[in-house]
Amino acid sequence: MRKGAETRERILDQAVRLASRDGLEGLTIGILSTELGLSKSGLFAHFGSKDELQLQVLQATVERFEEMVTRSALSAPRGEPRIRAFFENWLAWEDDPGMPGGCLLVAASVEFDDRPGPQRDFLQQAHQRRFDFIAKGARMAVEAGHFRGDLDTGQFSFDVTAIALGYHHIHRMLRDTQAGQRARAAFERLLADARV
Amino acid sequence: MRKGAETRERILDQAVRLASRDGLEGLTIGILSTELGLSKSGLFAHFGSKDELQLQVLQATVERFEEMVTRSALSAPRGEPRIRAFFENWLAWEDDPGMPGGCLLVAASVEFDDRPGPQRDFLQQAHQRRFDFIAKGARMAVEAGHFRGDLDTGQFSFDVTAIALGYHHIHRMLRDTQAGQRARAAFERLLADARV
DNA sequence: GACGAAATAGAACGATCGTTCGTATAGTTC
DNA sequence: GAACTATACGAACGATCGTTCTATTTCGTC
Repeated sequence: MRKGAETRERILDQAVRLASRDGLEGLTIGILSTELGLSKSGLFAHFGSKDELQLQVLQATVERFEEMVTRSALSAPRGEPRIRAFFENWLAWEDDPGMPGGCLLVAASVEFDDRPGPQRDFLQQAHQRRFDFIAKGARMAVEAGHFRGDLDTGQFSFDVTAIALGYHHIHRMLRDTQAGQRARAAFERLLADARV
Repeated sequence: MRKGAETRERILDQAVRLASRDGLEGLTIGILSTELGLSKSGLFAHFGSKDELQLQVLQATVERFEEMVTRSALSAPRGEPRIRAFFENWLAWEDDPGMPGGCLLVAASVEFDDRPGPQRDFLQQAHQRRFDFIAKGARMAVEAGHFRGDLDTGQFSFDVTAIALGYHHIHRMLRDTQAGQRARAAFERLLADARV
């Protein structure tokens, strides 16, 4: 049962790469197995169904996001610095070479936001966690005296999320090389408004 | 040749509806024809290929957006009022019952932003037009004295786009009923900062 | 009302989809 | 090294994909 876990990881890694290009529905067991030099049935046996494969791909991606973006930001001091770290991690995440087709969480959200099932439920929870993490970070910044006391932290979380999505969109669709600095400018404006 | 155009419109209308749920790749000629009570081959003959069907679906959607959101905003006076109208039109567009699966332009962008071809080219142009329209609207607002003279209108366009995308995302994925007022709050903050 | 063109239907195509099954190989445990 | 289990393979399944062909119906024009 050692070998199996290794292979599964290798499969999921490539599946994330593929799904970021073609979406979770566009992700195909045939193509995936061919690219990995495995047989369709051999790969399939690791998951038992395509639904389960999709779910595990999502889980692997969310886990990676929460490690590289969320948890990584925790090493910055509470308050504004941590929020800055989170935001910069997020921007870097959007260009992760492991997802050459763009953030899989964005793609999967658009795909599954109106299709009930375990995939949507899982995504929804992950998004809620992220939303709450930002709001909580803003609350800490208020307590630390970095942000003003009457700041709407839910609104702040919305604003941060919108900027990141705007970056994703403008960067990928318009191929605008200024996207990064525009996202940062928007973020700075947001911070300036939130400060005391 | 009268009848053909009518049928084609009926097809495209339903195709937009379907594609907003399942994406342009998930849109299937078989399902589409069944839902319309047509034969696969009869429907197919209207377009000649799935690529062409996708392209025409995109064209129909963009045309509708530019009519309902962009052109419609032109009836508001230049400057801030027109920008407000555009933004409100955009928010209303996101809930268009003709696209029950969410804005097709968002879905299609995520699907095609890394797949070269006529679909991506068309989308890119449409997005660029929208981006430029907002920037131009902001420039007019500067000239009208509504906005400050040193406003970065490109940045302003980025910000508006980000808010709309944030609304789409938070509204659809988190099913947050506050999404609308949050988007408007973000927009008001943006306007306040842009004013003289 | 006849005639040519446009629109639609029906059957079939090869390809690929997710999935199942039986079998062989590889790995782990005693 | 034997016994057992996990892992992988190959072939095949029915379903559906986009597409092609031929035939039939419906339409607009004289």
